[in-house]
Amino acid sequence: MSVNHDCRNELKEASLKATPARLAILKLLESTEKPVDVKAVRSFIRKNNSKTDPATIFRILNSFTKRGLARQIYLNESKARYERANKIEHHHLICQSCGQVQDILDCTIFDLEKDILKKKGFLVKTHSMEFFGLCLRCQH
Amino acid sequence: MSVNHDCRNELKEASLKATPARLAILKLLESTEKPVDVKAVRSFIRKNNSKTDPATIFRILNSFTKRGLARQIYLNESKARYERANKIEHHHLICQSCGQVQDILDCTIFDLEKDILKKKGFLVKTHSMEFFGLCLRCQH
DNA sequence: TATTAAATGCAAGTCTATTGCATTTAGAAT
DNA sequence: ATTCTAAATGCAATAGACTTGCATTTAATA
Repeated sequence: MSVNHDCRNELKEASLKATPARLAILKLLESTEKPVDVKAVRSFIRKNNSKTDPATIFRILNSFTKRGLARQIYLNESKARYERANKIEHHHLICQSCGQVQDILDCTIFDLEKDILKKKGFLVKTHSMEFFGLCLRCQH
Repeated sequence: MSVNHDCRNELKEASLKATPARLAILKLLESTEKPVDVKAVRSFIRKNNSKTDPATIFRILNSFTKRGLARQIYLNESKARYERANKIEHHHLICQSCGQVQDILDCTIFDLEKDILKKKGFLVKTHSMEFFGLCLRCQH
């Protein structure tokens, strides 16, 4: 079954029509390793010889986020980034020198969340945790 | 020694002139429990019968951040918030219902940072970790 | 193929943040 | 106290991120 077909199914399940713009953005989110901002989406779409209005891109990314196809994340900057939501829960290592983003999969803070509930009575629904520093190459 | 005097000293140490706007903002950061955004700073200043240009507020907050008087933080939204930097390292519990922000002081993720260096070779300089959920009162 | 709710394009507008430049001011030097 | 000057501010213009209303187009169903 083709990737394209999978995407169509996924959109259908989310009650979203399979429009060219949505398929393209889904494909981008699928193929990229670094969470993308709207600017990156725009230039990707332009490269593929199609033109989609920025407002539409925002609307698509919002609907993806709402329907669980994408996750909206903030890497300590004044704009949102997006990544596919079909990846396992993870966090990011953001290199302050080259901007590269790696994922870390092993999240050990669930114990911490239980602890917070016990000590503070605060019920954690979700968390954000990002690490900023230098990747291996940029340390030299 | 008055708080005002302390603030003047601190500004002096940071090679920043003790202007009315700076003293006011420093006082606000000192007195508030929740990290403030620029809007909150503006309305605070207006309440105190003075008027400072938004551009100046941005410049002040940026200089405070650069000189270590304030910390810039992002609570998963498209704008910066600021808090005094003389508090101990801590993280936040943000209630998704009432918006209240609590601090958690015991940060147990330094071990995790060492682990990241060992496993990934990524040298962590700083991190962000925020928890979103429901505070005690909003759970009922 | 026709129908229609959903999606898009366009334009206008909001909010956050930045920058250049003329004017003002804090703080030091006199 | 007064003068001086670099630093700070106000103002206006601008950029970038994001939203919204409305007319038009289109995907998916009958």
